[in-house]
Amino acid sequence: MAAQRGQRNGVGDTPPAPTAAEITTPIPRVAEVPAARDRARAIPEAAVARLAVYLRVLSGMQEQGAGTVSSEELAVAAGVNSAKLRKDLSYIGSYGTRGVGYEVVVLIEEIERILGLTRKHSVAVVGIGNLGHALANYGGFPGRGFPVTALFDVDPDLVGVPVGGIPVDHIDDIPRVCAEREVSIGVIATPPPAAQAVCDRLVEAGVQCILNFAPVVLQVPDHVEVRKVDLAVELQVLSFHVARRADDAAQGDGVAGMGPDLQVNGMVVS
Amino acid sequence: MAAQRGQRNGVGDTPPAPTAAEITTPIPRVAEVPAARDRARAIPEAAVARLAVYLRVLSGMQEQGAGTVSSEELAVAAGVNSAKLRKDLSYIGSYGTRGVGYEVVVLIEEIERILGLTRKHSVAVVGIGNLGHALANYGGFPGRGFPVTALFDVDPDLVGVPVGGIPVDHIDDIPRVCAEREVSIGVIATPPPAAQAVCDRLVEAGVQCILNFAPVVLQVPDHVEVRKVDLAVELQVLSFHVARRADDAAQGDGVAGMGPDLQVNGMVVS
DNA sequence: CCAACTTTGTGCACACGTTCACAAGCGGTA
DNA sequence: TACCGCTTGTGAACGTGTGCACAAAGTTGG
Repeated sequence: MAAQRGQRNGVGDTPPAPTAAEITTPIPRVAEVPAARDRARAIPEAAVARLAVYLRVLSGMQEQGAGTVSSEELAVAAGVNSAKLRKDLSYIGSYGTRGVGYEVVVLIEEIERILGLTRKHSVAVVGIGNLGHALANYGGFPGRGFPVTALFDVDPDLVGVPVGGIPVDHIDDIPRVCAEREVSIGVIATPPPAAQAVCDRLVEAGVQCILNFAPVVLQVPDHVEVRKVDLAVELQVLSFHVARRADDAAQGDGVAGMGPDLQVNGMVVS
Repeated sequence: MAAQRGQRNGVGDTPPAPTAAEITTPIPRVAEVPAARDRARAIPEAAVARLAVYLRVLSGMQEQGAGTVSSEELAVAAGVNSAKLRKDLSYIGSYGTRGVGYEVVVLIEEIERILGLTRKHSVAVVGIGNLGHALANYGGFPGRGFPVTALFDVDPDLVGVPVGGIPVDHIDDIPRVCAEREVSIGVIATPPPAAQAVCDRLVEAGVQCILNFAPVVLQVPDHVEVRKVDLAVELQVLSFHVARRADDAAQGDGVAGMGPDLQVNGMVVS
C-alpha cells in the first residue's frame, strides 16, 4: 500500500548535507537527540511500516522470554530479507552487538520511541455502522496506546448510545469533542458520500492524521496525513492475480506441462 | 502499501526481448489478445491498485452521464499525477483518442477485463467476530462481483446461525464447503493465534488468494497471493508522522515561527 | 593476547516506479 | 486539403528502495 496524499511537493530540495557530524563521530555513543531527529526524517515510508511489524514480532519474542535476536531470526519471523531488516534498523540507529545480535528489550524501546508510541494517541471513529461498530468494540485498539475516546454518527437514534463503553456524539460536535479529548487520529468509517465532509470537519478540528476506510479519494491540506484502507481495491488486486494466473495456465500450457515451474531459490519457510 | 508475500524469486530472468514485434508494428491495431496477455504480466503492482481506483472514479462519472474524460480530469479525481495515470492506462493498452480523451465506457470495460472482474469471485470469510460480522454484512462486498458465499468460525454457538443471510460453517468444513462453492478468495478475520492454521486450511482447500486482517505474518507456498490489512501498522505509521511533526515543530522553531510553512505548489483542491 | 568465528552495519549496484517532456495522432476549422 | 490546437502515448531521466557482499567489530576459546 501505498497511501495517497494531497500532493506532496518535491522533497528533492532537502538540506545538502547532514552536517557531516554523522561521519566523524568521535565517541561511539554521541548523536543523542538531534541526530536521531535528523534520521527520523530520512526513514522511508515502507521501512516505517515494516518497523511496526518488527515491533509486534519482538513483543511476541519478549513474552516468550527471548533476550536477544539475530537479524536472521527476526527477519524470517517478520517475513522479510535479513539484509532489508538490518537496513531498516540502521535507519533508527545502531543498537545491535556484532557477533551477538540485538537485545530484544532495547530494540522494542527504540522502535517504540521512533514510532512515537511512548505517547498515547486518542482515536476518534466517525461512522458507527457495521465497520465503525467493530472498530469501536476493539476497545483500546491494537495493542493499547491508541485509546478510542470519541465516536460520531449522524443518526439521531445512535447519538447518546454507548458503543464499546463510549457514548456516540453527533458529527456536528466533532470540533468541540475532538478538542476536549485531544484526538490526534481520526478514523473515517462512513458511507462514501459523507466521507469528504467528515474529513473536512476533522481537519477543522485540528486532527492531523486520518485513517480512511471509505472508498473515496480525500482532498486534504498537505499538512494532514491520510492513510487509506480500501477493501474494494484489495479484492480487485487479488482478482487481478487470479486472472493473471488463469491466463498463464491457459497460455504456457504446451511447454512444460501444467505443474508449477521449478523453484530455484531456497524457500525460507520452515 | 505494500503487500508482503512469501518470497518472490528474482523476476530478473524474464525473456530477453519482447519478440521485437512490439516495436515494428506494421499495422496500428494488431497485437490483439496475446499481446494483452504479455502486457498483463508487466503491470506493476502499484499500478494495478491504482487501476482499481480509476475504475471506481470512472463508474461515478458514468453515473453522472459523462461520455469522455481527459487524463487530466481523471487524474485529479483519482488524486494522482496525470502523467502517472496515462502510463498506468498504457499498461493495459491504447484506448484513448488523441486530442479528445478516453471514452468512459471503453475504459471501464478494459479495466474490468484486466482486473478479472468479468468473472465472479466467491469470497469466504473466516472468523465471525466483530470484524468478520461487519464484513459478512456488507453483503455482496464492495460494488458486487465479490459475493460472500461462505462463513466460518470455531465457536459452536455460531455454527448454523445465519449472518447476513449466510449460515456459518465450522472451520473444519473449510475444504469441503470451499470446494463446493468454488471459493477463490479467502478473508481471514480471526484472532492472531488462529490465523496461520486457518490459512493452511484455506490453501489446502485450493484457495489461491487471501486477504489477511489478522496481525500475523502468514507463511504460504508461493503460488498463493496474500494481501494484508493491518490496522495496528496503519495507526503506528500515523503515529510516526505525528511524532515527526512534533519533532519538526520543536526543532525548527526559532527560524520561521510556528505557522505552517508556505505552500509553493498550486493546490488542486477545488 | 591472539586467532577464529559470528553477526552487524553499510557502500554499491541494480531494479522498480515516478516524472518529465515531446513526438505522434486526431478533430475541428478555413 | 491544409493547418492548428489539443491530448494521448512513451522514451528517457530521475529518484527511491531493495539486495548483495564485505569490512568492521564484537565474542569465544585456546
